[in-house]
Amino acid sequence: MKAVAPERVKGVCCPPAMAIAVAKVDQSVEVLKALADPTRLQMIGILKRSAEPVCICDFTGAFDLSQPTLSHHMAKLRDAGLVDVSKAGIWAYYRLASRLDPKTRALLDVLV
Amino acid sequence: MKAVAPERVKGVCCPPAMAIAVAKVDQSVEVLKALADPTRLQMIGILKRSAEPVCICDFTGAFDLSQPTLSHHMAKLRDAGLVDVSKAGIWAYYRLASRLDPKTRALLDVLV
DNA sequence: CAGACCCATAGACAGTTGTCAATGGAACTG
DNA sequence: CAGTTCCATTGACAACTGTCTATGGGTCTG
Repeated sequence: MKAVAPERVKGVCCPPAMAIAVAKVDQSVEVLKALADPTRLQMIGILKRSAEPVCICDFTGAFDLSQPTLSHHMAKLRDAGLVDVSKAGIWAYYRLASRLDPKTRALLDVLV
Repeated sequence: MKAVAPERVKGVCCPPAMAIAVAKVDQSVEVLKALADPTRLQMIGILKRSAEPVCICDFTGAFDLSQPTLSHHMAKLRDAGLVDVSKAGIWAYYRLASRLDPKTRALLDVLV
């Protein structure tokens, strides 16, 4: 297998076509950025494995981070459409979004 | 389906167990951070679809970014182990890493 | 109602990131 | 050898991010 492309001439570049539509890239990047943080990825892992929705106070017990920080991370996951929230009394329960884009679900299946 | 976890008592939280090993999370996050940028994701898409390795000068033609910026992005992909590089004359040819972790490959199959 | 509890938001701040211009090294060419 | 071309690195700078403290709103309980 040759490693070098054929026929290349100095000063003449061969711009490759964009492989993915810009809108699709932006959508993927939004999800990727939401997941590209240890705390948030761990949160998603917990939610994916939990049969019951999990409240913020539980995460407060699990992570060595302040409650506002965890709330902030969860908001990012919410903004990315990865989790759903339901309030019950003084508690806010989070769970993996039920209507998740198939590709996003496949992503999570690979990751966590 | 009930939305609320049972038996919750005020002032008593139920810290969930970490779902993923810390080392595994960190490794995944490294790859996710490398992919969580429109330029880099597009680059990976181009490389994944290209039968021949692609040189930096080609990306310079495809993106509206300076050559050092593209070189910088490619370095991030390289540091994350996503691409291999081979020099040929004055050109640097990049291609998707040949020995890619199965989970990483699955990730790319979903994404691009 | 008054207090306790949970959660979200706002403000502040350090650290990281994406970008560019400038520079330098390596390789080809005349 | 001198010039040209491609690429990586450096330094600088604005923008974004992760974290905390402080605060306020909502809900339950005595």
